[in-house]
Amino acid sequence: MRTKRRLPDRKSKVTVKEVALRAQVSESTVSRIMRNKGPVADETREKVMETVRALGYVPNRIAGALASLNTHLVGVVVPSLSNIVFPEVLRGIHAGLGQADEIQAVISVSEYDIEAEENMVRGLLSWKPAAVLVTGLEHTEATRRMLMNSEGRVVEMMEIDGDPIDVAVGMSHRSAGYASGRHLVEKGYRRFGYVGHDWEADSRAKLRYEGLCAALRDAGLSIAAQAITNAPSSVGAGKDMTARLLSGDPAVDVAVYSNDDMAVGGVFHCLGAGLSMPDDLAVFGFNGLEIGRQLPQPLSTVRSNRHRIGRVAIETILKTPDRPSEPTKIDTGFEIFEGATA
Amino acid sequence: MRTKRRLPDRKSKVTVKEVALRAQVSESTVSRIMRNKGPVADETREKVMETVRALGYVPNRIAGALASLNTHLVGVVVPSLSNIVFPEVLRGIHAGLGQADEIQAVISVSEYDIEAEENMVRGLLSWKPAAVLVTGLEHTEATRRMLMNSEGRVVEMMEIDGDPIDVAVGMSHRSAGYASGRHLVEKGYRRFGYVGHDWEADSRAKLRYEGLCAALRDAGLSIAAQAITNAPSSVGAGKDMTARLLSGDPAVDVAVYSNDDMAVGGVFHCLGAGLSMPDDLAVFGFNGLEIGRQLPQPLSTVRSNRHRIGRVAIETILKTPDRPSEPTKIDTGFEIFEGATA
DNA sequence: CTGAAAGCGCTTACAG
DNA sequence: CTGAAAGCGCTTACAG
Repeated sequence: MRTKRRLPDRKSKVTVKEVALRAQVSESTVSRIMRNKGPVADETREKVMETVRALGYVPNRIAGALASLNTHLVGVVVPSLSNIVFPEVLRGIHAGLGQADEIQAVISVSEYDIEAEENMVRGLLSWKPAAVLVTGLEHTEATRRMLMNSEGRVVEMMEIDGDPIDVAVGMSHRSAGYASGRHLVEKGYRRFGYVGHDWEADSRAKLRYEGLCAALRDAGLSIAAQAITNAPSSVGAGKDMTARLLSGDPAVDVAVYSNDDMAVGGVFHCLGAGLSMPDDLAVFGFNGLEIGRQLPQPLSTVRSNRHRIGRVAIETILKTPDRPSEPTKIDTGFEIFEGATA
Repeated sequence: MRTKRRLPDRKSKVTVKEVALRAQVSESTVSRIMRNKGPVADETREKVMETVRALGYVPNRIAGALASLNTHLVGVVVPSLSNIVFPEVLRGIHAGLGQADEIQAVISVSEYDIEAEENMVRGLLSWKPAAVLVTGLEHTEATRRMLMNSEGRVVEMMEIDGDPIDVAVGMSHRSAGYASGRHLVEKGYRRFGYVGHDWEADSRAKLRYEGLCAALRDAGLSIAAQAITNAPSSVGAGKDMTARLLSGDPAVDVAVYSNDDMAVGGVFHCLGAGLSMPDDLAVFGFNGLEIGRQLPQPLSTVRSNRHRIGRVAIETILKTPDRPSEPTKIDTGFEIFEGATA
């Protein structure tokens, strides 16, 4: 029988204590040096850093966070990673973190389920993050309460159509919908179709739809036909729903889509069915994704600033770590992209 | 002058101590109840849970992790979030975490920079994660050393063409490249073009290229023309590079792309230029993205299993929390998808 | 079934 | 410029 052999290259856990012992200084001194804080003699620093390297010492942030009551952690909840929009927001967050490379993001994905979000927020808060960034303004009552009562800052990303807990960073989806409608009316379209996805889950898509309807109403028009799936948005769903829309009411001259994924599906349907855009059917999306720009005819759409939303969200909480007394909204705007499909 | 007023709805920090005091039990008992561990009288549990609810107590995991020396954290480093492949891996990771909802993933994005990866791994390790999942087998010397010496498990995701530190979960990109080449040769293609992106950063694309070349060589063929950008892969880059490839050597009858994003760009070029696929130009990608399947003609490609890679990576470390003495490789496979463009 | 005590690995005043 | 001591909020044996 052999005893369990220690692998020669697996170092045993090294702590401040060992470093202090080896370098003949106190633990406080090692701590000061590791955090680059407080006065230290150059000679001492040299000596300590040498043993730090020799021992391969990596400070335990768990202990550091507990002692300093500062985690350098931000919690993030996004509804999806399948929809490229949210990875783009995350990229913005990473960009905003920039040189603040001490800060780590802990990411959870709720799959558009606000009950799941509640559990995730609870889990994140137990790490006592400096801030938590959630998506949208719609949460369970319990989530809202936890976030209201939490110590750090709370950013609600993407939309500013309602009342934020602390700060909301995003755009007005209702206005974007309205602007889309007006733009298309001005271009002369009269018979509007709408192709949508599950807005039980994606309430922002619904806001855009409502804005669109309002614009049409103000122009004395309305949606002539619509095809709405209760699946999440995807290129495939957009393709299928476009086929359904056109089979029902071929007299539609423009189809407005709940987002670009759906609209790209519409474009693929047209390409496959030999319909020319915008003459046989005009196609109009939302988001301004790269894929839309690269289509043989660039997709007409509204540009939202996902990257900017993430970046501004982080910058805001980095700039003002304490929650202000009044909730605020930061509008990252949107912009009609003319394109060639409408 | 007014003193800073305490917001009425911001609860002050509540700890086990307060709960124990209020519920007239010891801190250990509260701890046992919160962790559902050890024997507790039903009555006691009731009493304690009541005050937990009344006080809105959320255990501090930082303290819990330090005391138990168990973080329930996994660190993840992916090279990119722009490339939809990696969000898909992350989704697989979340899926694999499944009911293990105590575990949180801390995600970092290296932007294909192995020096940046080194800093991220160092940062992640300071949280003493139960495991770290990195992308690929290529790292700096220091990264390898840190990961070798770390306590928890280490998964290298995506590829299995080299030697892993602990466990590699992925597929052989060289084999995939080879299989693609053979498949296309068998279909009768002879004049091969290659359209690629920056493989300094994306070494797996290079492996596939090498596999492709090997297959052609074995068939007495070779790449007749190629267009390689040093930008990251994107639909736009694929479109531009296809134009360049064809302007240089229009006699190419099939274009093999470094991945589906690039290939979709190729398809868009063909659609715009009035080239019919596969007769004027056959197009072949890699990954099997949803967008490719939805094109008017489904993209011919190789399906990799990104979601599965993430899921298996997590499942592996959940199943075997201790590092085995020998490194292992888990092959998640790939599959030629016939499609209609080649 | 429950509690008192020690300890996880740091940081933070405080004293010198 | 440096060190000794207390403490961050939990968990973990151990004793009863």
